[in-house]
Formats: sequence, C-alpha cells, structure tokens
Amino acid sequence: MILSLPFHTSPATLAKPMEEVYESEANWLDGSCEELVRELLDDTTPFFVLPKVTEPEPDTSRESMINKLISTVYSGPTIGDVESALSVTFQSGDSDGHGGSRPTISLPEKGLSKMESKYTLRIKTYGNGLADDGYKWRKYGQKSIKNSPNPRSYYRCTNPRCNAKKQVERSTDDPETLIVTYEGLHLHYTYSHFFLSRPHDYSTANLHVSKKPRIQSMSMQTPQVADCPLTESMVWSPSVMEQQQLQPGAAGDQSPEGEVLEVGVQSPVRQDISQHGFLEDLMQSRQGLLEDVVPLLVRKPSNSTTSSYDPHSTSPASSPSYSSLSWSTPSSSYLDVGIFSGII
DNA sequence: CGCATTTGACCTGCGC
DNA sequence: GCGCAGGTCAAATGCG
Repeated sequence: MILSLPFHTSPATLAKPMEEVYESEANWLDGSCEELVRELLDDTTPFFVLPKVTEPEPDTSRESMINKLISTVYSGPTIGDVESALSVTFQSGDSDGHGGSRPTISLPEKGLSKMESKYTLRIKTYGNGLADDGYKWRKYGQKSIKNSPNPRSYYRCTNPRCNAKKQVERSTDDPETLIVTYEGLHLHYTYSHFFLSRPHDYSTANLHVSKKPRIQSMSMQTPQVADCPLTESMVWSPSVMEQQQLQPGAAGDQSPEGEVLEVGVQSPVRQDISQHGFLEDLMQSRQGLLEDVVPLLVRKPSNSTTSSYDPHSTSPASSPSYSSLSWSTPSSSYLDVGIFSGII
C-alpha cells in the first residue's frame, strides 16, 4: 500500500505532452508497484521513503479493510465525505509504548464524533531532528501526564478556519521518538504549498524537471509492498478542491489571489490542467490535500513553520538529516518508515 | 507592538 | 457526589 503517489503528477509526467502523460499515467497505474518501489529505492536523491517493516504482516482481511477505508477517504468528492471517512478512529490505546498494547483502529460507524477522528504517529527523529508535517501550529497548552516523565504539548492549527489539533509528547521508552496525535481535519493547504513559487513560464519550468519521477510526498507502505491497492484512489479530488474556499490573507491560505486550484485525474480536470498549464501547481497542491488528510510529510526544520517545541517534551530541531515515522494504525500493524528529509 | 509561548487555573469526562 | 486525570483557557511573559 503506497500513499501519496498520484503518479500522474510526477515530475516525469510534467515534462511530457499531455497525451503522453495520460498514457504514462495509465502505465503507472497499471504497472507493478514493485517496480515503482524498486525505482524509489534506487534513487539516491534524498526524497524518498525507505520502508522498514518492523512488525509482522497484518492479516489480509484487516489490510483490506484499511485499504478500503483510506480509499474511501481519498475518493470522496466532498469535504464532508472526507470528514465522514476520517471519522474512523485511529486512536492509540497506549501510545507511549507502555503496556505492550498496540493502537487500535475501529470500524467506521455512523455517528462517530469528530473527537474520535484521531490517529497517532510515532515519529522517530535522528540527529535531533524534528518532523514537520507542513502545517503551522500554535501551542496552547502543556500538561504533565501521569506515569510519564515527559509532558504532553497541545497544538492547534493557526488557521482560524481550521480546528485541527495535535498532541506531541516524547516516548518514554525511546526519547528519540515523538508521539504525535492528530485530531481534526485541515481545510486548507499545507504551508509548503505556498512556499513553492509559482513559475510564470510553465514550459520552462518543465524543462527543469528531473527525468526520474521524484515523489516529494511521503510514501507509506504496509509490509505488503507489492500490493498497492490505493494507487488509483490516491488522487486529487476536484470536488474537494472546489470546496477549499481559500481565504486570501488568512494564515495558511496564502494561495495567490485566493485561487482555488482544480486538479485531479478526472477528465474535465485534466483538460483544465492542460489548458491552463497548471502542472506545476498541481505538483505542489496535490501534496497539500494528501497531507490535509494524513499529514505525513516530514521536512527539514529549516523549512519548518511548526512552532518550536518544548525542550522537555519535543526537542527543537537544529540540523536533522534523517527522520523516520511510524503510523500507528491498526492493532499490531506499526508502520515504521524512514524518511530522508530533503524535501523542497 | 504584535505574535507566540508559558503556565496556573479552570473545565470536563470518567471511575468509584 | 467526589476525586482524579486529561484537555483547554487566558493572562502573563518573552521575543523579534
């Protein structure tokens, strides 16, 4: 299972005429995931995720369920659908690693509150690194947790329209591991989206694209590398984008002129992309939406817009070179993914 | 001066 | 109802 791989938006495709893009995209989607992973791993540039499986393979039924759930998330045409899908509880029963219990995932049920739309990430930091998820957070509280030497910090998205929150605490069993619990949904782009300047000459911009596909978004994989049922669902949803309704001037909504980008893989949108030369925007913004749902991107602190972390609970980043991240999702299925930070 | 962080107080949910 | 623990608020403080 590979997330964040909207193949049609890869730089390689950007350098091609749209007809070739469509063709190559079809090849991507129809092709072997193993080949893709192999290519990712062969690339020496520090852009890709190196998967490291730390847990036994989950049973296929649960895997199938998860895939279905996430697929639902990314194929949903509306914010409401996304939120509804995200009502799946990604809760950590014992996120600090004590007790041996694994975080559990509950089946999607009607009526789940937004408060239950949580998921926890275990972020391994190396070299005093810091995992930045691309959003700007404001710390609004810190609390000592019982039976834990490390306090828990509470952050809220600085975007006034966004109620996303996260909790950060340092793992007790591994000081280099941060337990980050996300709650709520971002209804705006990541900041990285806006840091990338929009080129005036798209054709020129395309000339500078590397030959190899360079997926800047983080990839996340289950132990079953060759099985990637999510590829077709990991695409931009134009309907979702249409409802972004960015607010010019608002924090986090710094899209030029409040422009709402319409990107995706549906044919009408493809046409828009082709006509307006939105490929570069697409390349940038598709990253944003994916992160809106699952903010998995880990960046260099130099690019970080995340507020400073409490030195006791989360060490501030100085010069990280490498981070890894675990997404604690279903029980007994920990995803430990190494990430070379060198993005953007 | 504006914004972010700190931190004690307050609120809320839950178990007994 | 009470106590506890987690979560949030908001005034004080720090910083650029």
